[in-house]
Amino acid sequence: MSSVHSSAPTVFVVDDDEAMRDALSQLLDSSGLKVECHADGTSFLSEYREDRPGCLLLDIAMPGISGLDVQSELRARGHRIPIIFLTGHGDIPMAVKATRGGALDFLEKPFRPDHLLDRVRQCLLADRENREADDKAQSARERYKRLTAREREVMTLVASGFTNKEIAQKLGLSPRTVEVHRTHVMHKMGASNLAELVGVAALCSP
Amino acid sequence: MSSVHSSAPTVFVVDDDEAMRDALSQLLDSSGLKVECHADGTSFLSEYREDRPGCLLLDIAMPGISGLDVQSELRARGHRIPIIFLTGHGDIPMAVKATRGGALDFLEKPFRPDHLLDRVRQCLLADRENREADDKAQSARERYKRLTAREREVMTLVASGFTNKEIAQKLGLSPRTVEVHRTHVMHKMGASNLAELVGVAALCSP
DNA sequence: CGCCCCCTAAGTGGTTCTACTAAGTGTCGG
DNA sequence: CCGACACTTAGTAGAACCACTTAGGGGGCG
Repeated sequence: MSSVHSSAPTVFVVDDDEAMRDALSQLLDSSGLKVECHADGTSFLSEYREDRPGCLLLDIAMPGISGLDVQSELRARGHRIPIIFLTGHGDIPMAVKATRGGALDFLEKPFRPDHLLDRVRQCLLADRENREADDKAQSARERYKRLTAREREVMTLVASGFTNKEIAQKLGLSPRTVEVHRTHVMHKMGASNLAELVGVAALCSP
Repeated sequence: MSSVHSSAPTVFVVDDDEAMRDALSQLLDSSGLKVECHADGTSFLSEYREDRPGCLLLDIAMPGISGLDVQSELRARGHRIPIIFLTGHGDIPMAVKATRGGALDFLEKPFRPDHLLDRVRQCLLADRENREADDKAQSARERYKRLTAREREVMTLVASGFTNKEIAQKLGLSPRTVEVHRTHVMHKMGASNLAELVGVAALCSP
């Protein structure tokens, strides 16, 4: 799904106010950042793909779906793109809901351009780190899916520190059979030793 | 530091308004929760010890130090007690700062009693889980401190999946010497196999 | 039916880990 | 100066792991 994301990050701007979009677009563009504007949440949601690195500047109050709805929908899809909320007249429950939902900031208009740029850079950095971590977890899960049922059982027990003999007893198998599954697990999971297997196994089940 | 914390959790209430303290105290008490009230942040900070399980209901606007200051001070001390902020007239930057600082909620007075109780229970549960995780990390760090410099080097490499022979080469030692350090590490860290060692090693350095 | 995959099991041979014992060096503090 | 501790190395022997190979039974698919 995610793949290489080597491309430059994009700052997505979603605001129904054209003047605001233009102002943000100019500010970000003049800082060398790639910008993509949308006038409403639906447009953004249909355009955005998870593999596009970047962050999101999101207005709260818009005709159609609100910024909070956009956030909920993104999270429901499992997308973790960092969000900075922008609002002219927000209230506290909104701000609480937004930040509890993982928003990196909640800025009230008018905001200081330098402050906004600072936050945007933080978001882009956070996104980059998220993607690197996600990619690892993603490939781990994909490898895990290629294991057979037996291999998964064995992997869990191996990663918990049991010896082949103990695992054999637990599963009612011969130790030799466990050995076979174990080596299959190591190969399929791309682990060259037990320590690495413990590491990738931790990224699988959750 | 933390130890067993087997005692029942306490809900700490910090508010300068006596009527509010009484109301909260009664509400929580009638739900079978232990309550401890303070009229100002300084009083609470001098009383509170990290090993006391519970959560904190914290007013924002108080004479003396503010609720946000109390939060900052607690975090600076490394205390992770869950906090619910209560406020009569908060603004958005406050709410953002509070929730970004890890506050579990930010309630505006007047609030619904059932909602508050619900949040309090969530906080107490979160505190319990935090403490269990902290205890494990704490004991891991204490064991780690009892290792010698050499043993720490060896542990890092062992937990990274290197064999004794490889570690010996990296450190310019005989494989037999590494074996000795390795068994010392296993005993001192309380790990009976490599998988467990990887687990506890992950809790040490950060 | 043949082919492929999975599960099962075993032999052989090599590497690695672990425990027990033993012992030489160096440093630091009483 | 001596004892405690850390660091170093070594012998021995058993246990565990790993790779490569062989092999039978069961199930699904073309």
